[in-house]
Amino acid sequence: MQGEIATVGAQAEQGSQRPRDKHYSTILRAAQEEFAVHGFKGARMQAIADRAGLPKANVHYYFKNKNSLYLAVLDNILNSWNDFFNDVSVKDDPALSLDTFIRQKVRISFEDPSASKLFANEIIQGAPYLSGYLQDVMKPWVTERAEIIQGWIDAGKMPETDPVLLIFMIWATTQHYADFQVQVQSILETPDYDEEQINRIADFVSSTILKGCGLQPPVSIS
Amino acid sequence: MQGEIATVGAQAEQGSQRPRDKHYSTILRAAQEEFAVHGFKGARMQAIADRAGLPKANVHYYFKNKNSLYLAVLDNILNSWNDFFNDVSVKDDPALSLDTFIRQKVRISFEDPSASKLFANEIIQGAPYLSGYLQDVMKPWVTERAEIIQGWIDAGKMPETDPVLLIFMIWATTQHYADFQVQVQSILETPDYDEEQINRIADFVSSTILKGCGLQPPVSIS
DNA sequence: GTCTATAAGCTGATAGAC
DNA sequence: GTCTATCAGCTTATAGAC
Repeated sequence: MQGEIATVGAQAEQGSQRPRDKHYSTILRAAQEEFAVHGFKGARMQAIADRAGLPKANVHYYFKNKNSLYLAVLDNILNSWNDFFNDVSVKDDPALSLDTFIRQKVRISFEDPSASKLFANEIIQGAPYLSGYLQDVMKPWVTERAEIIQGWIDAGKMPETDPVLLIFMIWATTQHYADFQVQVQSILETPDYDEEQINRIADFVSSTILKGCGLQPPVSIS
Repeated sequence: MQGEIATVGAQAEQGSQRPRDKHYSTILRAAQEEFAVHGFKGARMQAIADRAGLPKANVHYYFKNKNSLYLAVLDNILNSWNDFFNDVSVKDDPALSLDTFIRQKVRISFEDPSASKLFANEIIQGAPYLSGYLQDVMKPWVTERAEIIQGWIDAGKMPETDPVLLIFMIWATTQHYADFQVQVQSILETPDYDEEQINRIADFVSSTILKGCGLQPPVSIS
């Protein structure tokens, strides 16, 4: 069940209009939706082909097997996630930085929920394909971000708190709106997420977490 | 894919020592673990039988098919979840009530993570078996709890906030430690959750959320 | 109640025509 | 590059002996 992340993400870039790349991207996207809903074992190659509007054999032409398709999807998602909260430094303002980070995370949850769902599925299942990624990428990333937060605390810019648990809280609260979309919508009675609701949720999450670690939320523009 | 929740939970009670009930409970428990890790489609009846230490045909003797076994597991989980934050009223102290609720939720996440994982799987997959439950049980429960929180706000016991989004935040943050157990352990570098860590996490989550909605966290006993 | 053997159907993967 | 036809293996579920 263990596996390395294939370095195929670049091939999936949008923008390239060659037919090969177009079908490649289409299949990748269809696979993401299918894997997100059913997990690796539960996903069906036929269902992926149907979502992509292609015969099943065509899927196997682009991807050797179910395993490598899953790895390509994971790689594609993780590459698109590495950009956030990266360029923050101790010199920055903690309230503004955290507010920006939280709002970005909320927005991703609404714009590409299946990516978050797929990741959640993988982690819930014990990260059979991502245990290496958690150790090699995720853990160092958290450690570095936590050091910056600790830097803010040491500089007197914010009160004492646990930086790692704070990051967990931001992840949990923001991803909740992607992963538990059905439950949230069922309770909020909203047929679909609209812009106003996204802002209302982002405002709540950001201001509550910031106040929670003793920071004054930045003045809202809206 | 739609289905009613079977009323079989009572038969799964612990304590009864009759062989029938013993095997019934064992299978139910084994099924919970398997469904939690692989989801409905991905779960294998053979794997459930193996986890229970019984031949596969025996599983089918107790449960008609995979579908009814899944429903029995769901029913069992949901019944055990209905007890928390139920007896709270407007007369209670908000900080103390929320603190108790959050600590209970954190504790459940650590004590029975597979229950939370199974539920998460079901919701991620669009709640094919639980859409009725979300509407008929979950939504009214949230509405009633939200009214109590609103009552606290109206009584001046706590500042203005969104009660429903507050409940979502508590759910998200606490369940994160069950559903994302592997990721959390990988980053915290803890081989297993120990009592000290559970308390540290419960302290953080409770105090951060309470401060986040403008409440003074109750004095810790530890 | 328990368990072996097997039926009936589904799924991933490929061969080979176009 | 695309697609139909098909194979080999796996999975749910049951029949029937004990």
